[in-house]
Amino acid sequence: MRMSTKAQYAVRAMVNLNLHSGGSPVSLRDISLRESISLTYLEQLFVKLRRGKLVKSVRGPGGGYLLARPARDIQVDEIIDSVEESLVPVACMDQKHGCLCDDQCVTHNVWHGLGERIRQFLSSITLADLTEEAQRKIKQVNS
Amino acid sequence: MRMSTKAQYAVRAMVNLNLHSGGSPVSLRDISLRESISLTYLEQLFVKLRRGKLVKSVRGPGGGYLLARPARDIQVDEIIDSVEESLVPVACMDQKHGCLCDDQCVTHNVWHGLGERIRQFLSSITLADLTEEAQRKIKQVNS
DNA sequence: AGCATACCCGAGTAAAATTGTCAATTATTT
DNA sequence: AAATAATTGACAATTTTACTCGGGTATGCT
Ligand code: FES
Ligand code: FES
Repeated sequence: MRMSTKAQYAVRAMVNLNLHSGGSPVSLRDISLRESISLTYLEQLFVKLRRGKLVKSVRGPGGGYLLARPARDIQVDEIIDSVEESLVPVACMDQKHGCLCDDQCVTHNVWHGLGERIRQFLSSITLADLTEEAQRKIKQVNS
Repeated sequence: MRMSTKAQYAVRAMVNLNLHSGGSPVSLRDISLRESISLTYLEQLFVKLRRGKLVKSVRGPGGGYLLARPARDIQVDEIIDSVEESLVPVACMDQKHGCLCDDQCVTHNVWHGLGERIRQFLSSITLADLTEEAQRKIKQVNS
């Protein structure tokens, strides 16, 4: 039951993006340096984040990425969904119609319920929440 | 964010064990046939379940495994713990003192909170709950 | 135009984790 | 003694993860 580092990186990168963007695009190079994530790996992640409509890209010099919507409207579960990490704990529930065995598997309800809790918790946290928390932590360190 | 099949098998096997034991030991061979899990793999799992004090073994002919305590006192999270699947979503929190970076990582609280929800949910379900559910499902099918 | 920046994209790859199997042994009952 | 069934450690196949590489394309600047 591990969250992949891909998902962890994606969340960190999004917080960092939001934290350092004053309305202008932030380049992956900057995020890469600040978060110590390889540039080429970040590129891979941001392609998916863009396809998930969480960020917009600006090409050319001075370009980079922008949030596609206000941070308050971006939930952590959406970030993880975008990088294609499933939040459902068992494979059989990944198909779009859910798993077929409602009344066969004894453990169906366990995994289904667990998946719902995970989704519920991660959707209750927004990128704005995390960014504010990060700002508070930075202040503490500097004081 | 997947529950390993090892953990899934362990839960299924425990339910099956409880379901078919009328106080007498159940052999892994029986469970293997009923649940279509390879015998040798089951052996591996039950060594861990025994070490986790969830089952007792009885050797020799007519032997097998018994629950070490009443099903009502065995929680799903204990089964998963026994087969050594971590319920904490990130590696840094696995050490016994938890992760060190309380006030460094921005995402610390996300993973910590998530881990707590998972634990909470899985500890709220007992083996007795699942066994009763299984019995209901069997009746439905037969009627 | 030419150059530098920075996103875009698919393929490939090495390491790690997962998911098992196999062979040999020990304990117990009949 | 013979059959049953747990016990153990080593080992092998497969899959997933966590990346890198090599080339593209769009844009702005001089
Ligand atoms: S097939 Fe999905 S829980 Fe049974
Ligand atoms: S080191 Fe564990 S969340 Fe930061």
